Amino acid sequence: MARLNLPKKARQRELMERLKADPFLTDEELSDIFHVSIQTIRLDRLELGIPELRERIKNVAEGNYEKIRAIGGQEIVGELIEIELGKSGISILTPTEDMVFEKTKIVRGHYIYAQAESLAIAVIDAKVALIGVANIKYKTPIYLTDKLVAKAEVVRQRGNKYFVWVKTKVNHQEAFRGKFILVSMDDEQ
Amino acid sequence: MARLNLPKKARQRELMERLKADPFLTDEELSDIFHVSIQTIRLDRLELGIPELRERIKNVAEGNYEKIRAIGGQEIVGELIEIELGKSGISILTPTEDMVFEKTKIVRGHYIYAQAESLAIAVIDAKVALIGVANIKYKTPIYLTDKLVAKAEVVRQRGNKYFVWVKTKVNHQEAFRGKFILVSMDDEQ
DNA sequence: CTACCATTAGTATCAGGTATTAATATTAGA
DNA sequence: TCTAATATTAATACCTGATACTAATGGTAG
Repeated sequence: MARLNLPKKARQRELMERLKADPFLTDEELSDIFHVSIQTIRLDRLELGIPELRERIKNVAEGNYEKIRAIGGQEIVGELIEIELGKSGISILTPTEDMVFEKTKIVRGHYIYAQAESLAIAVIDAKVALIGVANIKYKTPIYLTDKLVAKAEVVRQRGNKYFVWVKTKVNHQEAFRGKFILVSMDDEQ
Repeated sequence: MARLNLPKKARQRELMERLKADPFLTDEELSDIFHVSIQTIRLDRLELGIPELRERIKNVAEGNYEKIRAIGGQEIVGELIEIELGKSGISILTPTEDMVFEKTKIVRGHYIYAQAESLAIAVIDAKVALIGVANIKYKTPIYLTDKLVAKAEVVRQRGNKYFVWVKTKVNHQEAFRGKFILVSMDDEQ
């Protein structure tokens, strides 16, 4: 791991990458890695406009706080604005930067899917539900600036099986539709 | 916002909730909220076993770091372990706590879907691809302890349309299959 | 009236910095 | 070769948001 004699420019490039990969590195650790003094690391950070450790951590924490809400541990992706248990429901999802492909700004499919799936689950009046089969069609691309309005409707129920249709509209145009078969798990298993 | 005279127990309950809702509150801000000294807040935190601000922020940051990697801005969900561009690919996903339903420990559908979708996209030898239609079957529930092995195969190509089958196995048993139609966006649009 | 607890005050110490000034290397150019 | 510019290191004062500890005060219940 000998990393002596790196010229300034190369060191700064490396520094950027290291911190991108691991924002939790202190100046001291960095000075060890590059075999320069802490002061040099701080000059480098100053020149590159990289904030101090605590700021970096805070940024990661704050930045991720929202995202996690969107698709993480939450049971619902999108905002549930209307629900009639066992019958229907509506949810709205406003895409954020991290949901789209960088180059095209098209919303990645699994966010659209996640909104629909979680709405389908929310609509079912049962403690736990699970997707059996989903039949999906994406009709048009959805962009960062669009707003996804998903409507779910329970079309049939047979025993612990529920058939739910979810249609997602963008600008009043249908952009996605999916048929979900949900299985209530209250009794079995 | 007068909040004087709260007895100790009530204050500590409130304190817990406040910090749960907003882990970014300093002791000073809390001492303002409850109209007690900073020392009292610190005694409370000590008794309740709540770590200091910086630790809390770090926890939020670290906790979410992994999750974001899993389904956030990354282009690939799961670990790509083999790929033959334009033909086939294999990816492995090890579920984490935040991917499952709390009560049943069953992996939420959209993670399974996301792994399959992103693998399908990765396999296509084109700069940008987009899902047209996905036909999906979930065969058995997948649990937190399972490991998802997804295999993608390009079965047909017609113009800028690619037909990709993705089969996900758990313990050598097929648990999910999906048919994706991808559209290369290099020329059109 | 006293024993106990909740609360507050004060001080020393810490990590991981900022900001500034100054002293040395090192290297490139004339 | 000497000089000027650039890079690096050192030293110091200060900041925030704490920990850890000791000690003083205030109320209240028995």
